[in-house]
Amino acid sequence: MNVEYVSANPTGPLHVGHARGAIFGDALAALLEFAGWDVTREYYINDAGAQVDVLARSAHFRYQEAHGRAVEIAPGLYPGDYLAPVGVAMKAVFGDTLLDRPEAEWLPVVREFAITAMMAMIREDLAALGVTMDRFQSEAALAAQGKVEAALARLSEQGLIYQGVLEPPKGKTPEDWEPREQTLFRSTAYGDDVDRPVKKSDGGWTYFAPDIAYHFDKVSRGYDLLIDVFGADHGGYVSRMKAVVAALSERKTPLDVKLVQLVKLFRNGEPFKMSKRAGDFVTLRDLVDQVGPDVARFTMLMRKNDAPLDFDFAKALEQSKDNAVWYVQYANARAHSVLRSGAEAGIGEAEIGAADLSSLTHEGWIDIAKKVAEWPRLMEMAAESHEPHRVAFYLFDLAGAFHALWNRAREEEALRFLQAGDEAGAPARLAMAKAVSVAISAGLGILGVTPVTEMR
RNA sequence: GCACCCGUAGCUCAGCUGGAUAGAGCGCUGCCCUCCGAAGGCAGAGGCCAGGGGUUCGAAUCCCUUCGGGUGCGCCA
Repeated sequence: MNVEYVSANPTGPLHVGHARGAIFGDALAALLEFAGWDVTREYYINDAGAQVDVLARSAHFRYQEAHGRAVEIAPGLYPGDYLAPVGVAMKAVFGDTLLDRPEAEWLPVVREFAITAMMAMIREDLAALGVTMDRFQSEAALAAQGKVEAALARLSEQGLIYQGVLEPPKGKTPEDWEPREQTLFRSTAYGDDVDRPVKKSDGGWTYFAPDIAYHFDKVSRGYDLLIDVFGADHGGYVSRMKAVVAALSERKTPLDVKLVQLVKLFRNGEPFKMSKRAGDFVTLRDLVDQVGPDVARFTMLMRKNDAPLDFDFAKALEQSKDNAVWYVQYANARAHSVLRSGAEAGIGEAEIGAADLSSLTHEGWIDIAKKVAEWPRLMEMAAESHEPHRVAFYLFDLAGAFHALWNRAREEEALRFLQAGDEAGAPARLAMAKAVSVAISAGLGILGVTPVTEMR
């Protein structure tokens, strides 16, 4: 199967919204892999639209700047200073050969250079989060291979493409609305509300057209299941993408679209003030630098994908019960602590593996055993419903049960893992610690969070 | 106006796809501990599951509807 996520435009650094999509998609992919699927993690590069021309012009300004010219970035371009190194790099490669030339001459060259640089930066950002993609699919490459025309021809054969005029949207009719004939895709035949334009009135493709080609490409690769992870602002695209995949696969390839809601940033309960100046936003890298990949990942996975997320930087780093990441890590560290002590006392893997658990009749042991026993079923449900957050919540519950057992043992000697005078029962009790640790480690592994074995 | 998502404790959120007295964390109240296995522990109060209707032996969960919030809605990607 195929999971597509992030797919941010290659025009700048990834921000926190992208981070959530990346973390969600990555955890979902790992979860499905765990469930037995062969998963391709894919990133779709929008490197063919107008936005990459804007990128190229912005980069060309930085290129001039690298030549010592005092230039002012024109309005409408990307002002972020992340393009400055790109300008310097271009000077090193091209010298002054791209200066004072007509745009038509330098644009394709600068565009390709800048896109390559942006994608390198994006890969680094993703790597900082622990996210690695299997495949990067270029929109421009698909277009160059005539895939857009081919996909549209396919739909045309099915009688799903026609010339028509759309009704204006009710209620908020734009001032300049006038009926225009466009090339439309009959998505209503597959459950959409209205038919969708694939060509603009000037004859150029809409954004939808290359997306059709891209999904046709994915269908053609023979996946049993496609999953798209989109930002919530792409919610309006879900029904048309489902329609087009159904049409192109003769309803054989299911497409599940997961919408990831917005992230609101806080610090000590106060909303994070962001300057409105374009190009100034909280980047994925800022996030990782401040809280680390483990905290970023677990915190964002403690929320359903379709619910908005409040992310508090201060809380994320707190070491207490309100910090779920810390709490789960702590449980694992405690489990490993007793396992280490056991090993020192001569009770190792072999003894634990051969332990007879029937001696664990105390209610406290039964409780933790029940919780551990939920693990397989829970993982199965999480994978089936495409909801990695369930794993995170389960780990939090399991850690809670383990801490509760631990605390009870202060009063009740019988619930201690290592008891002076009852060495014979230690292997069985340590087996419970081992089971908790295995469940937590495997669960955290799927979420992409390092399972620590010691608190520092 | 239409579509999608959301509405569960004071706050932030879970709720195993229709099952028994609806859960957690924070906050609040009250005890205990602050020595041995960590950076505390235990208990309690607090819910018309937004409102209404329906399906069902049974609904927070499924359907319809109202209200409230978010996102999006041809020639932007």
